[in-house]
Amino acid sequence: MSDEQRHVAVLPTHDEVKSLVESGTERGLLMTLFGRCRVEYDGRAASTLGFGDRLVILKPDGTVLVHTDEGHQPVNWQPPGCTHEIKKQDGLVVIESHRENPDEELIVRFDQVTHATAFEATDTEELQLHGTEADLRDQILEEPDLIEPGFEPLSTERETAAGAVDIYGTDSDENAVVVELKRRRVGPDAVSQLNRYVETLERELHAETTVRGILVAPSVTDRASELLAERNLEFVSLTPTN
Amino acid sequence: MSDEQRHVAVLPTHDEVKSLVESGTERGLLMTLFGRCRVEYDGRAASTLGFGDRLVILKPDGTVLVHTDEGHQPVNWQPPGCTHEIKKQDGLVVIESHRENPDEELIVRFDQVTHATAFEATDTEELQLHGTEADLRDQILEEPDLIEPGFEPLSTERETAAGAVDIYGTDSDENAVVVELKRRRVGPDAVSQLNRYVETLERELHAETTVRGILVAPSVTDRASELLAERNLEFVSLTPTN
DNA sequence: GTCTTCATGTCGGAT
DNA sequence: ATCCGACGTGAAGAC
Repeated sequence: MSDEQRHVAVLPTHDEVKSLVESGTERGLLMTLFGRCRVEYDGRAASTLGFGDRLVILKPDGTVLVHTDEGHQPVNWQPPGCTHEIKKQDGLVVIESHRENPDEELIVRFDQVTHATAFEATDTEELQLHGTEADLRDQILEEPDLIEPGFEPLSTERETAAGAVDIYGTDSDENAVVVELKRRRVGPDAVSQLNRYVETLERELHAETTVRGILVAPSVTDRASELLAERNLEFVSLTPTN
Repeated sequence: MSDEQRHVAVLPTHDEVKSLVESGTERGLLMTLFGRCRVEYDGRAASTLGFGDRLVILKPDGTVLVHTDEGHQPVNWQPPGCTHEIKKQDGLVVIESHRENPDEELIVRFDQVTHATAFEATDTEELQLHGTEADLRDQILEEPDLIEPGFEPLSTERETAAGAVDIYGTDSDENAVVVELKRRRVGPDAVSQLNRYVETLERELHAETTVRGILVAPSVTDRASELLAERNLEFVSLTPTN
């Protein structure tokens, strides 16, 4: 068996799995285990999952992911920073992953491991993402008239007692303007959020100025639209560019 | 090479990867590819990621996950229901995954595949999860006095123009009571949500009854607490049991 | 550490 | 299909 192949084990014995995971953990490798297992979780919530074929991923940062054959989300997991140990118990290969704060434990028990791999992953690149709320904000700062002619941004992340306002500025009549940004179609929650900021600022500015609230998003749902009208808030349609 | 090993390829050629993925896709297998790749995504947002070692998972339901050596979250992904094709292009192995509605595309280009696997995953078990909001609701329905002596639940998921109320009931003075449940410590958003329900119900009941709003959660943040006071809403501390 | 909000959130249920 | 809210949400940034 060559050096390369040593990191891939097909139908390994329990002992071989154990030694592969122990050595891989020590060397900071990215590992996968595929086989028949059951899973228990106890922490903020608690769960059990009976025997079935799943893919378990162990990352060098302590992340554990248990994936079934379906879905984007892992059926069970443990976040980065966890510590795990592997042992043989009652004829099963058992991986116990522990986390503190909150105290959480994930236990995966294999009765059969179909294959196991361990590889060093070198990844220095950062993801470049476009079309986020930050991009939408930058578009507006670049061309404030997108909100309305005469709009002047004064600050971003302006602090209020209710939290930070996305963009704070003034309109051509010197009214205060609170702009809440959403990168996609919004529901009532975003309107409530904007409303909290507007109400709070009205109080903080001692009612000497009118405070307008403008929701900026690609679109709004019907409920959100009604709520905007009720609260005397405005809507401007803008979509972040990719 | 045995039948079992046929699903695991170490340092496969591009052609071997292509044929493994094509055959695995056709047969509904769960596949993993580990190697050096770059990734592009375009859809609701857009992203690029330069070359690095990553683990790519292809599920029979169309899910694609690209995992780096760090983090719970995939760095790029495609949800269930996507279709993918694999091809050779400019000396690279390229996987293109496409989704409609919204139109989204994920392209993974490998210049080197370190290993590739394809396995049939049989999983009939459902996850049993405890300690959810539904469990908290059941606790209260079982013992309504947990809210307060005399509380009587009348319905769950009661519809209002603002959405469904978690638990709707009456107190010992025949006031209407809206209960909003959260399984964990809550911030201002949950208070706003409860407030929307209470305001809407006050209007729908024609002001002939007082509507009390009670937030039930393990705890609340300071901001949320202030907002509760402002809105004349109440708080009851309860934690869902595992 | 806690708090707050964003996210290509994902997921499920109801309409 | 869209809407709406829960999620063991996770992740990032501010304090």
